[in-house]
Amino acid sequence: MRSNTQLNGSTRERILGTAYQEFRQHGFQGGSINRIVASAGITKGALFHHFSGKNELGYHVVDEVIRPRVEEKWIEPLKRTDDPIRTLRQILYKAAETARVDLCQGCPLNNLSQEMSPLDEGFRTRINAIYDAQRTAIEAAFRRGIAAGLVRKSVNPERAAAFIVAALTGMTGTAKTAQCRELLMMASEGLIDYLDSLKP
Amino acid sequence: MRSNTQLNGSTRERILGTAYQEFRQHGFQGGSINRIVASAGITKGALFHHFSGKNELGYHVVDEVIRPRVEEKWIEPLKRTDDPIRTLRQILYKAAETARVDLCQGCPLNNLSQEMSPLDEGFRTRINAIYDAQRTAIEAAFRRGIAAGLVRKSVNPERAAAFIVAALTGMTGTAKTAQCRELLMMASEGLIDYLDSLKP
DNA sequence: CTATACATACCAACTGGTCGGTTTGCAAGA
DNA sequence: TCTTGCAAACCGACCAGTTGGTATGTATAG
Repeated sequence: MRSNTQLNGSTRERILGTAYQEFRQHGFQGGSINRIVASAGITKGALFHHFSGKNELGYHVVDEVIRPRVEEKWIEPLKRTDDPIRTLRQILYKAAETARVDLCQGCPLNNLSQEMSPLDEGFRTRINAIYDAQRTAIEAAFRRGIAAGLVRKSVNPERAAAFIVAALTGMTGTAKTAQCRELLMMASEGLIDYLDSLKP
Repeated sequence: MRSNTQLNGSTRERILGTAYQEFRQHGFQGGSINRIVASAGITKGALFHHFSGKNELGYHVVDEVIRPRVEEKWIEPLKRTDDPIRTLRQILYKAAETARVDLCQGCPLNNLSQEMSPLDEGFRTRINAIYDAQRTAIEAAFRRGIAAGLVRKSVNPERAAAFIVAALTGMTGTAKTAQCRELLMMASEGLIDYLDSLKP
């Protein structure tokens, strides 16, 4: 009976998915290995067979669960556009739609980032690599935007990218604390104002 | 010999200060009551005499330690200015100077906010009250700035305040994860660009 | 037969919190 | 001034429960 082992995805993947949700809900330190194995319907033997410890499990959640999601939503759309302002606008609108769930628990990457970056270098480098990829994608898009005449020449792409990534994480963070969708919309409009100020 | 009881401040104050540093280093969930009493040089009896539990202790750290610091640094200077753009610039410069310590561990308020807001309503409301005060102060300053002709009339003060607070928290957060002072400076310049775009 | 993939029972360490008792500060009464 | 009384402040041993982690056993696939 290898039933659910192969039916609901491999055990490893189920562990990763359950751990992702556990850490999302309780944070990494507050997250419990015991709860993970319980709600995944497996045992500690299985978990520690696939992952050497809690930290290692967390690292793989970042690399294999969180990173792909962030890349799909926030990075990929920017890689081929020549109009970063328009594309960022679109991403913002799409994010605002799905914000009902995220509003309560915030961006999983940002949560882990704030909690674990100062405590564990393994987390910090992995998380920062994702933010770095995002910044690089935005910066490159702005360079293309300038070349295409869709962004003012005087704009500093690196500076804009650093500011935009910071603003995005801050927006989800403050909205989570306020638990107020309107605040998220308000800040989004502020970001859009900024983006528009970069037009030629 | 009531020595250090009165010499180094009251026991209650020492607990608050030590707890503040403990939660700052390890987060609230990761913070340990045992470590707090040990490094404060007191006992559990004393701690639980002054505070009814860990949560209650955390609440008082927010209200009595964190809040005054935030108000002094980030809110008070805005309350009397007619030129919010200039004042925010000054605050940014001053914050950038002291960023050496904060760069590693980030803004204590933001840390607690991201960790505890989704988990505990008591934390969430207290923390959000501080951010709300900051937003209100910025908004009011922008209104006065508009009246004084130092800010464009077309600027929406509420929107700008929401965006600026979000950007500020995001900047310290991303800088903490990157552990990179230059990134903080870069994002700060981005914010200053935005602020300048609000001038008449 | 061997290696992988689990399951089970168990561990020391630590968690937040409690509780009976002791010390200390201070005010009132003689 | 000395004594008595009392409450707040504080101590530290102890608690049940949980933590991440391990050692051993077993089933199964190749």
